[in-house]
Formats: sequence, C-alpha cells, structure tokens
Amino acid sequence: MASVADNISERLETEIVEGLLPPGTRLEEPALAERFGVSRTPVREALQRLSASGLVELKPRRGTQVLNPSIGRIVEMFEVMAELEAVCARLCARRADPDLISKLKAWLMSCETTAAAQDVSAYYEANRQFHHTIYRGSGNGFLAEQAESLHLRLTPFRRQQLRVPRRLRQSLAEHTQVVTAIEAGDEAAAEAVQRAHILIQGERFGDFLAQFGAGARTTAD
Amino acid sequence: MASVADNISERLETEIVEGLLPPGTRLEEPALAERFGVSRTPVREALQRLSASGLVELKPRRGTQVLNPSIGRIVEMFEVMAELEAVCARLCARRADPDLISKLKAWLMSCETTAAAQDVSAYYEANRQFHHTIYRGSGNGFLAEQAESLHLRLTPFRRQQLRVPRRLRQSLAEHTQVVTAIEAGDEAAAEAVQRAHILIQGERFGDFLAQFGAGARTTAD
DNA sequence: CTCGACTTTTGTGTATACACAAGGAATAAT
DNA sequence: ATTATTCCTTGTGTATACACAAAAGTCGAG
Repeated sequence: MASVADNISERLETEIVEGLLPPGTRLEEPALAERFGVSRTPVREALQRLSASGLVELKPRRGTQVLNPSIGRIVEMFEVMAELEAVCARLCARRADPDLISKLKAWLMSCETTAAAQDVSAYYEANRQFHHTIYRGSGNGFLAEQAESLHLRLTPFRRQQLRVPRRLRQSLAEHTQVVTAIEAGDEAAAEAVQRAHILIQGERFGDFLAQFGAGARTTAD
Repeated sequence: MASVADNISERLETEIVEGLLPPGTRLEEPALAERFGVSRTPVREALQRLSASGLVELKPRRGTQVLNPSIGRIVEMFEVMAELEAVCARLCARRADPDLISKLKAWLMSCETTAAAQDVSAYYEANRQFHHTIYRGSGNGFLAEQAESLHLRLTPFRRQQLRVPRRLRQSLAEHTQVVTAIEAGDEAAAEAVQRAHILIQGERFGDFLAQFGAGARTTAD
C-alpha cells in the first residue's frame, strides 16, 4: 500500500505540525535518508509533497527548510482560514442537517470536558474534530479538503494560542454560538460568528508574538 | 534559475490548461522523459508538483493521468472559486483604492474590446487579468495566491463556457457591476455580484455538459 | 470458441552514481 | 590584522540501474 515516500512524508508532516521540527529548520536530504534508512529518492519526493502542501519551502539549489512565514503572512493565512470556515458554517446552516447537529453537539461537549480536565492534547483533537465536522457538513467535499489542508498548515502557529489568558473559555462560548446558529438555520449568524471566531485567533497570534519576542520563531514583517 | 524539472512542470501545465492534454490523458514517465530528452527523475518531480497543484492525479503503482474530476466535483470547485472571488471583491470594496479601480476599469475595457473583436484568446487573457487584479486588490497576498491557483486549476473547464449563448455579454455586464460596487465601497454588493458571477459559470458548465454528452470529457457523477 | 492460467512486457518505486553549484575554511596578499 | 582569493566540503540536481507490481498477450484446456 503506502510507499516509502508516503511514510516519510507523513512522519515529517506530523513532526512539523507537532512542533518537533520548528519553522526555519533545515531539512537536508542525506541526513533524512540516513535517519529513515532509505535512499535520497523517496526523501526528495516527500519533500516535494510537503512543499506543495505549504509546510516546507524548497529553494532551488539552496535546500529545503520548514516554512517560516512572516507574521503578516500568518495573519493573512488566518484571514483566509476565517473566510473558509465562515463559508462552511453558512452552508452548514443552510442544510441544518439534524444528524450533523448532533455530531457537532457531541464534539462541542467533548471540547468542554477535555478543557475542564486540562487535557491539552485531547482538547486539540476534539477541537479539530469539531471544525472538521463543520467542514464536512458544508456538503462541499472540495471545500472541506481545502479547509482541512489550511487548518493543518496553520496548526504549528495555532499551538501558541491557548497560552493567551481566557482564550480557551471564550473559544468554547463561540463554538456554542456557532452550533446554535447552525441549528436555527441562521446562515448570516453562523457565518459571522465563525469568521470572528477564527479571525480572533489571527489577532491573538499577533498579540502573542508582539508580547514575547516576535523574532523568536518567525521572521519580522 | 529554472531547473529541468521546473521547465517540464511548466510546459505540462500549460498543455493541460490549454487543453492539449485533455482530462484523462495518461502521462507515462518514460514517454515524457524521451520527449523532453531527459531522464525520468525530473519528469517524476514535475508530475509530483502537478499532482500537488491538483492538475494531475497520481495513483500509486498505477501511473498518473490528467485529472478528470466528476461533474459534481467541478461544480464544487466552482462554488469554492465563487466564494474566494466574493471575498476578494469584498476586500477590494473595503479599500476602494483609486489606483486599483483605474486598473480594473482598464481591464474591463480591454475585455469589452477583445470581445467585440471576437478575439477569443485575447479576451481570455484580459478576463484573467481582470480577475487577478481583484485578487491582488484584496490586499491579502495569500488569498490572492489561493485564488490564482484555483483559477488556473479550473481553466480547462472554463474554456467550454463561452459556447453557451449570450454568456459573454452577460459576463461583461457582471464585470461592470462589480467595478461599480467596488468603486462605491459597497462591500455587500461587490461580494454578492462576484459570487453570482462565478456561480453562474459552474451552473452553466453543468448545463453545457448535460446538453452535449456528459460522459465525453468527465466521468459521470 | 471461450475461458482461465501462465508468461511476457510495460511502467512505477527505489537505490546508486555522477555532475555541479553554493557556502565555508584556509591561505596568501595588502 | 584584515580582506580577498582559492580550494575543499557539503548538498542539491540529474542520470542510470535494479526490483517489483500490474497489465497485456499467449497458450492450452474444456
């Protein structure tokens, strides 16, 4: 089934997303090849794919490194994410599928319990599932894929979010509002709430970096 | 500068976009390697990139072929395109930059003259520039890139558009409406008009295929 | 004549080898 | 001592070779 290149691509992806390979890390093909016990060929293919999915940067003749976007760039990406999520929420509200709503409520509760239990990684997973349910609930598979892709791409930068005081509590409240709007079939409200929900993340990200040394992890704008 | 893989990737891209390599065409590495006078290695890299940009499909152990999405899939893609363009138009209206508006008017006129002259390829180019100006005018570089990428990806399917009677005339009128809304700073109007402008393309595409043998170029839904 | 198993061929996946450019270290010149 | 130049090391880009899976063609049996 899965080729060697696929495995390497996946492993590198998770390591980047989980922060083990922070932005700016150089990825040298011979080193990776030796580490995974394979030749450079599949390593190169894996890097090509990661480059395409936007997780690494592949400069010609100058090697590849984990993408290290400027602050402004990250904010732009959060803006687009906000719009994609807003569209998904609107389409969810348009359908207002009872099955979908029950799933949303289940993940919402899962978010609350994991948050109460201070289980950070479990909360991340529940939160991810909540948002993915909205993506899929849009009824547009292509839209869902795009949203999932960008969501993944932003994960390394969203990780710093919850350090912001009270953000988690507010985030949960926003989730509830979105579900309410979707259940009511209120397209405009669902869209607006979800857009704001994500946009705040981008703003908080900027605040966070402004507070704790901006240049530490991303290049200055 | 440009590596061999880059050149091959570009050439294949244009050939796919221009319809020389219609959806479903099998792309075999040895044949392409011989055709371009290179080894299989850079050919594979080029195919990987095209796969990532969504122009070809790369099934493991079963080769690559020009992506041949179902009708439903294409409609989904047009829906997402409509939303992206709507966001761009809204952000354009928010800024209402005079310089941007003059550029838009220039491309609008270019569209009209080329349409009047029946110069199809020139019209395509002018139309493309018009839309790209709106993307860039959003002020969000990442959004603009996403929009441009999807625009390119949809090009093979947009080509069949203008065969639909009167579509061209209506399209020009919609362009004018968008510019007017942007100039007036009317975000809601700009967004709505642009969304409808693109959505219609998706619908017309469905109509077109329903009329002239759906199975000819894309798989059935 | 048709269907099925075996062989052959074709094409992809991976490894190895070579070519060349970029960055750095060492040496020489000012 | 500083700077510039040259050489060397490192790493990427491409080519070739091998391994294996899938499809196509062939042959034989019913």
